[in-house]
Amino acid sequence: MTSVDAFDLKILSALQDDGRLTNQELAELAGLSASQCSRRRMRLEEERVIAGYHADLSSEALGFGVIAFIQVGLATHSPDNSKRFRALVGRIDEIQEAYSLTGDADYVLKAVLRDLKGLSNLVNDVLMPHQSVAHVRSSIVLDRLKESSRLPLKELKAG
Amino acid sequence: MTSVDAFDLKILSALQDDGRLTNQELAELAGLSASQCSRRRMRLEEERVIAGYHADLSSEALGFGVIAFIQVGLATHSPDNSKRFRALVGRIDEIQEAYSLTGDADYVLKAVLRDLKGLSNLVNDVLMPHQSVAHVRSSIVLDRLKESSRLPLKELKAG
DNA sequence: GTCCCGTTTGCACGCTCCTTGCGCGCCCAA
DNA sequence: TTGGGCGCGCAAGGAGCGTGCAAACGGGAC
Repeated sequence: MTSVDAFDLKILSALQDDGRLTNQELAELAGLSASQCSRRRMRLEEERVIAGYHADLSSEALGFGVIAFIQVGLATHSPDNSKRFRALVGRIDEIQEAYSLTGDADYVLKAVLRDLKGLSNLVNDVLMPHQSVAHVRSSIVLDRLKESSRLPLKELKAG
Repeated sequence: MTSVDAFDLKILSALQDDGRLTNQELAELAGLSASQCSRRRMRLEEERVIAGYHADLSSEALGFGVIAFIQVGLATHSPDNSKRFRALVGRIDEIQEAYSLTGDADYVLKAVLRDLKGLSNLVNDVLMPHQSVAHVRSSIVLDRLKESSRLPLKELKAG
């Protein structure tokens, strides 16, 4: 069973802020010994509470100037069509996130691109012509107020 | 100057897939020696091409069952009001991402919550009553096709 | 072609860090 | 009170890290 106590929460919280933390640094933050942190960390990885570790790269430094949200409506809602669309989305590296939502649009995609030409290419040459897709509407990100993937672990201590 | 060559790209690509890679593992993947990988990695961290390392936690395992996109319109577009709203967004841990977009809504937020009660609380008790906010429309994520924050580095090799 | 200089590389070494075995203390049930 | 199970810290062996150093590479100047 996956039970997570207060020590685990401290470890998880610290690691989602800095995934390269040493077990000894972790130990200080959590109030445990390094060896125990190592054991707990390994258990959390084993149980897939920690799904992985990733370097966070600077999109600016690497020349990705455009983030866009793309709302996509499918041509039909058949399982086959849906499957085709999912395969397409999975294949395109520029698409970081893809969700189906309640509300108007069938799907919302978040894409990262070098420039507007890249977005145009994605929308007009890849998404639009695909047989599964009926209509596409894209919005460009003007300003990024906040971007992370941290879970609000503080909520768990209380509840 | 921030120049990134093919070796750096291999290193960056490997590290955004697995941020815990050893310099020796990196060395094998990139075709370099471990010490050289260490040096390059340190340079990339120094130049903030690598912005950080983060553990990727399982929202399912930790009981976060609801992801929502929230479209927010501000009451006025004065600099003061915008500033207040940004401060609010920065303060709320449940909001992972926040952008201002072209198109209808002023802002789009992505929030992670334990359940619909959490969403209701965020929308009705936190966002709606805030003086900077005029109207709020939320969409709940039904299915997550894809979720990562990997940059499409492959594009850089060619261009 | 040749020389020179700056850059990048691989190797070696000292140091830190990781992980596993071990023994101890705590808690709960009998 | 006693016994078993669990979680802890400590210590040691082994792996990994980063710096110093010398060699190889590459590009200009002549």
